[in-house]
Amino acid sequence: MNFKNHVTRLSQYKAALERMDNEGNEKTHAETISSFIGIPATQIRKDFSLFGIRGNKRGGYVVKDLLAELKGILGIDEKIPVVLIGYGHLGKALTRYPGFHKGSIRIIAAFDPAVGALSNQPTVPVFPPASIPTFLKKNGVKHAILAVPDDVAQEMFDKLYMHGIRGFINFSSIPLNVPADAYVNNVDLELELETVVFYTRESEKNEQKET
Amino acid sequence: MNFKNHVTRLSQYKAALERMDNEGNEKTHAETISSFIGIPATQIRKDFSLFGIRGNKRGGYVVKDLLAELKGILGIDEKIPVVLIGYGHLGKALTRYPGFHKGSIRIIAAFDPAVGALSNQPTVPVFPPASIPTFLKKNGVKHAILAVPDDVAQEMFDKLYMHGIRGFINFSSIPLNVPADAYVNNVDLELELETVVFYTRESEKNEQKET
DNA sequence: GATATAATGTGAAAAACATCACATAAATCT
DNA sequence: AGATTTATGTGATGTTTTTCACATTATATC
Repeated sequence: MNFKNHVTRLSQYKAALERMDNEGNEKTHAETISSFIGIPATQIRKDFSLFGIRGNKRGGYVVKDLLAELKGILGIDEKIPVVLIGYGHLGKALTRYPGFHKGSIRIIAAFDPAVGALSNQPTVPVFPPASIPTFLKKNGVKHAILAVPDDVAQEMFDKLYMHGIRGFINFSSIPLNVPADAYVNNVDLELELETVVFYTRESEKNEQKET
Repeated sequence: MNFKNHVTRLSQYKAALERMDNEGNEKTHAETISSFIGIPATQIRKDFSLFGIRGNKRGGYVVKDLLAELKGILGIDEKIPVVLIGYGHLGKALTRYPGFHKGSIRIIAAFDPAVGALSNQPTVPVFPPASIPTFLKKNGVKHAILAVPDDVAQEMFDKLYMHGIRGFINFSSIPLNVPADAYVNNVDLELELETVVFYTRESEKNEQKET
């Protein structure tokens, strides 16, 4: 059991619950969550059961309580401070990503060699890579987003690992060499697009069959 | 059987094979691929078996042939033309994404209301959203990347769907209302980061236990 | 206060997925 | 040419994940 699927779903539940909360709903049900995100209600209850989340028979779940429990399980009771390595276009886009602003993650600083050359006012403080070690120590950061060019990705990873970072999102398109006690989530956009192509192809074929 | 895992793995195989090809290797083996991407060799052979890919007993696989077969199965024999909707920071970052340049996807145009205001020379032609319909018709595009602000994401999706696009990558942080015959791959960065946080937390706990 | 209803929670069954074990065939060696 | 080695290909097996079926209980209704 590696919980990968579970965690993904819990995160989806959390997102749905946040929407419900914003819309002013006080209570919800497995069926309601299901209709939001398309995961079967029975699956939702199984997940809740596994993580010890309990609702009220007939009453369903109290939105705020459930949300708090989900956040607790996911480890995001408080906002998680994250550093961004690389402040190019991707980095800038990430600091503006609305999902982060409303959500549980906060990019507290970015690091980029081109500090001086930043044209517009940056959305987060940007420092030179040299100041990474002291910054990390001072702020107790545990997570980093790697948004650097491929050729420096490994080097930057190693540096961050050496200074205690263990959780990573990696946007570079080369695979990293990762010690066992670190966790790297690779966001591989080409792979994502390829699955889209595959499925679109498949449904085309089906349509042709039906005709 | 929805092939989701299979497609993901095939795409990983393809990426590994491309690296091998670039490094000038002519032949490879299930074990070699395995050591590249950490998927068990037996799993690789099972996948190949399922999709009718055959190697040579004792000889392994011919890199170029295998690569061609994988691309065929994934539907990326030729470069897939894709349009990019939204040419903000994220959009710009995507046009520069090295994975696309070397890979099977090609962003052939971007669409953004702020066409005139583009400062630096863009990496792809950028047109106003109004020209989407004619452009799509003229170029036979089937796939789009949605990199627009949340509040226009659904509207843009609908427009693209109406003009025949069926495969999407969606970067906006709101869930889209999607007809059954379209396929949307949501790239939810907050979710990705939350899984990282979860696993980093977990391994922290384990370390504490061991102490 | 008894009955009906609408939800949860979970053991059991089914389905999907991954691994194993080994038969098979091609290449190499003697 | 025959024996040996090395890697594939796949049926059988084991494991994980999802779905089902239904017992349970809180709320609402009469």
